Parts: sequence; C-alpha cells; structure tokens
Amino acid sequence: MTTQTTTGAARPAGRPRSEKAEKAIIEATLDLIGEGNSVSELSIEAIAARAGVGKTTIYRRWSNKEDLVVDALSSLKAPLPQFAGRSVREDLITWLRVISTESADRRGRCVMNILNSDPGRHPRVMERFYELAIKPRREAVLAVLRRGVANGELRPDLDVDLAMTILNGALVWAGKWLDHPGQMEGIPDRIVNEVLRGFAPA
Amino acid sequence: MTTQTTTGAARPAGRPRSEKAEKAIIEATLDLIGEGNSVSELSIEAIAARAGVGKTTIYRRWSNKEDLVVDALSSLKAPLPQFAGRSVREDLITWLRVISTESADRRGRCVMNILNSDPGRHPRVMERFYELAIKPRREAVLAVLRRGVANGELRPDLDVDLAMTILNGALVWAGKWLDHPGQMEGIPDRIVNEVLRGFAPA
DNA sequence: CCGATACGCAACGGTTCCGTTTCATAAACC
DNA sequence: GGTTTATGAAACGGAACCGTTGCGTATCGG
Repeated sequence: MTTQTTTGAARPAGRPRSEKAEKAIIEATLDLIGEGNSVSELSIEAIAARAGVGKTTIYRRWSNKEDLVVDALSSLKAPLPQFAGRSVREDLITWLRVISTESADRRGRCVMNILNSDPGRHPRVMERFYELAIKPRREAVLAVLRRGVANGELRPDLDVDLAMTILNGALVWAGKWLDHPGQMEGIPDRIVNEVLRGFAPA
Repeated sequence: MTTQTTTGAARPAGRPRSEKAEKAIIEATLDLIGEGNSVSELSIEAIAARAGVGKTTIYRRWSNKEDLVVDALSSLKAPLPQFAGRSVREDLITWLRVISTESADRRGRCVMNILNSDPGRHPRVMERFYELAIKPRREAVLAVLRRGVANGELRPDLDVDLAMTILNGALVWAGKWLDHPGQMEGIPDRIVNEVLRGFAPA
C-alpha cells in the first residue's frame, strides 16, 4: 500500500497517456469519415497513419473500431441553432439553412455521411449518434413546429413529426442530387415556402 | 479462309459462353447489393462464390467490378408505375406507394441501397443507374405534377421539380428512420395530404 | 536514479481479396 | 476424331489489414 497524498482516484504510476495522441486519433477518424469513408471502410491502420500514431496507442484505448467511432462522434456535439422566434416560417428557414451550411464543413460532412449510411450496419454507432447529434436538434425543431400549431401559424391538426420528416428529407434529398454546393443557395427558403403554402391552390 | 454458310457475324469456334453462368453472376451481384453491400464492399470472390462460378468466368466477361455492376444494374429496368389519372392526389399517392412497396423486394432494396450510396464514389455506376432506373420514372411523375398545374389541381406557380424532390425526399427519409417496414403503412397518403394542403392554415 | 507505464516503430502470423495462371474437363464446330 | 474455346477448381505472388508482440526511447512518480 503506497502513501496516498491526493484524494480521489489513485493516479497510476508511470508515464501518463498523451492527450495529444488521443486528440489526433479522434481527429483522424473524423477526417476519414468526413472524406466519405463508411465505418466499415475505416481501418485502424489508416487512422493510425493519419494521426501519426502507432497502432498500439489506439488499441490501448479502444478495444474495437466501433468504440473508437462512438467516441469520435461524441466530440461532434452540434450546437443548437438559435431561433429568432419572430415567425415559424423564419425559424424553419433558419433550421434548413443551418443544415445546409454545416454540410460544407468537416463536422457537417461527418454527420451527413453517418446519416446516409446503413443504420442496420453499426447499430451501436447509430444509436449513440442519434442521441447525441440528432435528438437534441430534433426536439428543438419540433418545439418550433408545436409553437406554430399553438399560435395559429400552422394548421391545428398538423402532424408535426411528419412535417419535420418532410422538411429534413426534402433538404437532404435535394442536396444529394445537386452536384455543386452553390446550387443549394435558395433551397431552404423555397422548400419552406412550398410546404407552408401547400401544392394545392388556396 | 473457311467456307461461310451463315450470314451475319461469324460465330467463333469452340464452346460458347454459358448464358446460365452469366445470369448467375448478375443475380449474385444484385443479391449482394440488395443485402446492403456497397459497391466498394463487393468482392469478385464473394460474387463468384455466391454464383457458383469460377473467378475466371467473371474476369473473362468484365474487366473490372464497376463494369459488372453497371451491367447488373441494367437488368433492373423498373416498370413505369401505372397512374389511374383520376386525380393528381391519387396518382402521387400511387407513386409513393410504389416506391414504398418496391423497397420490400430485392430489386427495390438494390435501388435504395445504390441511391443511398455516395454518388461521388462510383460516378459511372451512378450515371448509368440514374439514366436507367431514375430518369424515366422521374419524367413520369413530373408529367403528373405538370398535369396538375395545367388543370388547376395544383398551384400555377408550383415548382414541380422542387415538389418532386420534397415528395421523394420525405418518403425516403421516413423509410430510413422507421425500424419496421410495417410502420410505413399509411405514410404515402399522409405525406401527400400534408404537402398538398400545406402546413399553414387555409 | 528507479520502477512503471506510454510512446512510435517494426515485425509477426493470419485473413481476405486481388488479378493471373495452370489444369483437367466440357461443349461447340469441322 | 480433332480443333477450339469456356468452365470450375486450385494455386500463385502481392497487397491491405487484422490484433499482437518486442524493442528502444520518453516521461511520469517516488
């Protein structure tokens, strides 16, 4: 039994694990996902090489690839979009613009690539990812829609869940079939306008 | 110089290529795609094993994996859905129901898996696939929407392209986030109803 | 300094897949 | 029968990656 001077968990003897290496590994993982690699296509060797790290350093921290990916995705806490609240229309446009804009940076591409991957393939990864990156925002947007139902901006019998599926699905689908990001320019506004008015004449 | 008794292309001497083997190879390829394998994940060895065929037989016909996949997808000519034409609402519901139903069989799953794959990864495959399986149906549905605009069922200033993106995107997105196929039951009807009426009150 | 642990690196044996070659056999034509 | 081509099976060398091990070095606490 050694003398214990500090309270709390005993610090193990020897060289401590490198924070820098850990960051580099997670960054490398996110880079590779952002570049379009599916979870199945990720290889520990590629991650180690990209991070400038030995494979040992990875295996010492994570026992398998999925655990690593789950931890990497945990660093993708997306900030909740700030809704002005002046109108539901405005907030929904803001929401779609946020998605659209974020798809340009690395984190956004990560999110999109994971979203577009087969959910049945890596259930633990998807579950964690959903809780972390999707659910909070989903709740926030649902609140906007419910506010609209409550204050008469939206139909009282609107299915807010389905409404959100329509909005998100439309934007993602649009992004998938446009070659150049520039074409996404006015899409959020146009989608919101069309679905608010409806396709049928007044 | 040999005597030429038949007209047309000279039949080469020797054993002819087996039609059966060719079919088996393509079926095996579609099976594997339908089971969720991306094009990158397909391996010639797995295809050969599944088809009960030697690798030689594959390499003799296709010089690379993409050529094989392109040919395999060519056998997926989706029949155009038959629209009753009584109303645009009805035809759009029919359309979404067709997609939804087809997602259950192997060909449909193939289509969905290819659609959900990264378009930038195998451009030749995607291009061919779009021309073959997407474009014709897209044109047919656009015709339905234009008919609606012309006869007053839809708003005269409706953006039919965007409208179709919204419909398809919503359905695909809904299918992605439902675990059991049974939950898709009334989704097509509900989507069409919501987007025709619009989220805003009349 | 010493013991303990982590580090990057290189190498290991094992697996999967690549694209090619060899082989005995099968199926067409003359 | 003889020629020619295709077939399935097996094996090749090579590549990528797996998860592990050993090595020399670096970095902590005592």
